[in-house]
Parts: sequence; structure tokens; C-alpha cells
Amino acid sequence: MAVQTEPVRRTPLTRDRVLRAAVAFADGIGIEALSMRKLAKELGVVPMALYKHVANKEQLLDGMVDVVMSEIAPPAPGSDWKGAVRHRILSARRALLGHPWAAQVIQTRSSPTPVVLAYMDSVIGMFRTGGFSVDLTHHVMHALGGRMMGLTQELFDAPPSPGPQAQPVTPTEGAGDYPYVRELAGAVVHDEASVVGQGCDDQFEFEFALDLLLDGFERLRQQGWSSAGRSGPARP
Amino acid sequence: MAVQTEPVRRTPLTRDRVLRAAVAFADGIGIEALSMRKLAKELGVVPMALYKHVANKEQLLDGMVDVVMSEIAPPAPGSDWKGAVRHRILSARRALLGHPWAAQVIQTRSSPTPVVLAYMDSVIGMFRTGGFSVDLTHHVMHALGGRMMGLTQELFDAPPSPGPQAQPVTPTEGAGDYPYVRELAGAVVHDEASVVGQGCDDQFEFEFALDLLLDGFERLRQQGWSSAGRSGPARP
DNA sequence: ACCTGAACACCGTTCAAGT
DNA sequence: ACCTGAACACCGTTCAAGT
Repeated sequence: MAVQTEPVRRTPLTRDRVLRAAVAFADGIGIEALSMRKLAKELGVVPMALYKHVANKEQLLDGMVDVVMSEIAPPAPGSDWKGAVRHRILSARRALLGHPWAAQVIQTRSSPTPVVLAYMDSVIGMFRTGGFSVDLTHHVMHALGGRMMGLTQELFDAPPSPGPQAQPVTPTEGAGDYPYVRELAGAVVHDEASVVGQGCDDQFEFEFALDLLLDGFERLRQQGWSSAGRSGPARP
Repeated sequence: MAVQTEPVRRTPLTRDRVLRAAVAFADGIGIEALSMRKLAKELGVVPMALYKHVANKEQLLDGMVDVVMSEIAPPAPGSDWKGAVRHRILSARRALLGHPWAAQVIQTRSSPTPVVLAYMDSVIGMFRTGGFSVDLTHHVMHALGGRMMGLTQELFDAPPSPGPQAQPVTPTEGAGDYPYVRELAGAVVHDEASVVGQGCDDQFEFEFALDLLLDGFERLRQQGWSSAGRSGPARP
């Protein structure tokens, strides 16, 4: 009689298991190496089996973003609007920093998942209960943009520095050069060696920009600013 | 005797022709449809012929960005730093708007091309000659981030509105809803119908955020702000 | 030396054939 | 009804064979 063969895998495939495996894969090997086929192999499953749990690769990426979002700390109770928003956004940033691929993937999503919407809803709510009009809240959310989710709109990792321990920034060179870029890069390199041991303190830059915006928001709120006149913040 | 056969194409392939064709292709059909193979066919050329002019697809994309950057107006002479920066950035934004794919492509570049560096250099120079210290200029450039190149860090095109002429925003609904998102979306829809004929005035939002930042920069400059104390803009 | 067809090593997804 | 192997219609890029 036929022996009952031991099943190869006992934990059944679920959407959750697929998503978590995808996140782990992207964390480890990188998002550009993530393919449906490789992910299936990683899970010991035939590629088509994944399509039982995610409609396509886009939905897989949506789900991966949701996993990251779930790591954001819940709202801190009982602080003023600025502290609450600041806390939430810095927590979002911490979540993103744990998954280097997340920022890029978030920026390619074409519409927000319910999880993302819930997060946005909570941030909007902080402004509204903090005394911001619907009108001002709307513009303020646009001004925050991706920073609301902890994204930094950095363009490049760093100016193309000629290697960490290269020549000590010869201050004059060919006219086809970029003197101001060079000046800035030189200052950053100096800072790196003497102060923080890191070319540029990303956390500081993030908070600098965030606080600049939040302070501006507060000023407009106090002024009772409204877009009725269709003029920008500068002209009250 | 063999007749001198008319050559099929007379204008020889150049890097410039490749890049311009790629830009036109992306403008027309969309960036996600752009492939080396299709671009070659568009140019009436075998795929491998492209590799004579661009090392690979990444370099093709770099070159496409350069084409867009070349459309940015040169610096306006003789204005204060804020006017100069504002003018340049809004010009960059206009260039980007003409090429819907450009923002996304720029954000995936891993290092700046010389053309991009030259642009950054000119913006940095405006701050420096406008009285900003190297230190403050550095942070200010980070705070501008992609906005310096006209990018808006919008996350999604719009909140998932239920169609332009859907039900008139029933103000109460299930608890699993997003009341604040709904409130904002409702106000925007109202605005659309009565004021601008567009759900959300992207140009206004861009300038709102830009001016908020520029005003903040000016304030810090006047205060002689420096990062020496490692505290953000809020605490002077 | 230059050019290019075929090939390689992949993709995401469809679909029909198996159980 | 469910599952899955093979197939489809692509990719970017290498490489060896042709001129």
C-alpha cells in the first residue's frame, strides 16, 4: 500500500508569509534583485503559487510597504500638535531606515493602501485638532509631502566625493569645475573628520528641514492664514 | 555593374540623436514602455547599435535627464538671492512638467551628471553670494532636497477620490473610514468646482512650500544661525 | 576594425493540461 | 476545483561570427 508521504512543507503559504519573506529578501539581497520567481524559490514554492496571495508584483510591493508602515509607533498621547506630528514622523523615518528599499518603493506606488491612508488620516487629524483650518491643513500636508512618511527628498547619496581619504581639497582648479559644490563638499568632509564621523548627519538634516516646516506652519496658524487671497506664505 | 544602393538612413546615429529620440519616446508613449530594443526599432537601427553611444540603459536615462535640464532657463541676473533662487527653481519645475517621466527618473539616478552638478553649483552660488554661510547653505540645500530641481515630493496623484461626480460626500460613515482624509478631500473637491477647475492647484502647492522654506531660510540667515550648537531651527 | 545576429540569462504573467 | 508545468512575449547585455 502507498505510504503517506511526508509533506515537504507544513506551514501553508499565506499572504502574510509571502509579504514577510519579500521584506526579508529585499532587506538582505536588495529590492532590485527581488523577483516573483526568486521569491517563490526562497519560499520553496512554484512561482504561480504566489499569485494565489497577491494579484501581481505591484500588489506585492504595496503589501511590503504596509509591513514597513506597521512598524511605525502609534501616536504619542497628550502633546501639542507639533510634538505629536514630530514624534510620529520621526518614528516613520526610523521605520524606513530599517528597510533601505522602502523609500524608493513608496515613491513608485500609484495609490495609497488602506494602511497608508490610515497613517495619513492620523497625521491630518493632529493638525485639525491642533487648531489648523481645513484649508491650511491641506496646504501643509502638501508642503510636508513625502516627509510626512519619513522620506527625505535627497537626490543623491552624496556629492561625488573623490573618495574619503583623497587629496586635501585643492582650493583652486580648472574653470570647468564646480567651485560652490566643492566648497560645500570640503566643509562636509572637514566636519566628518572632526565631529560626527559621518560625512553628513542625515538625522540632523531631516530634523532641520522638518522643524523649519513645522515652525512655518505654526506661524501661519497663529496668523490665521488662509489661501483665500491665493498668495503664498510670504505675503500676509 | 552593381548600382550604388541608396543608403537606408543618411543622418548618422549620434549620442544626441539617441537621447532626443528617447526623450520623445518617453514623452509620447511613457517611460515604462521605453526599452533599448524599442528605442532601436524607433530609430531604424539594430539594438546593439545604441551601445555605441550609451554604455547601458542607466547611462541612457542619465542622458535623458540632461536633455531636460538643458531646458532650464539660465539664472536671472541682478536680483536678491530669494528672487534668483525662486526664479531658477520655478524654471526647473516648468522643465520637469514638460516631461512627466522626468521626476521619477531623476529620483532613481545614483549619482549626478556634470549637467546636474552645474545646476546645483549655480543654486549653491546664489545662497553663498546672498550672504549665507557655508554651514547654513549646506543645511538649506538639504532642506530643499529635490525641490531644488523642481521636484514635488507628492506621494500620490490624489487621495483615492471616488470619482469626480460621485456621491456628495456623506459626512458620516463606518468607523473603519478615514474621516480627516475625507474632510480634506471634500474641501478640495468643493474648491475644484468653484474656483480653479482643477482638484488641487499643484503650482500653488509647490510655491506655497517653496516660499515657506525660503522665508525660513531668510530668517535663519538674518539671525546668523549656525549649526554649531547642533540644535534645529526652532531653538535659537 | 567595425558591425550585428544569435544567444544567454533572465523577467511577469497567461493558459491549458493535469490531478 | 485546485494546482502547476510549459509557454508567451518580452527584457538588457554578451559574444562570437561575419564583413
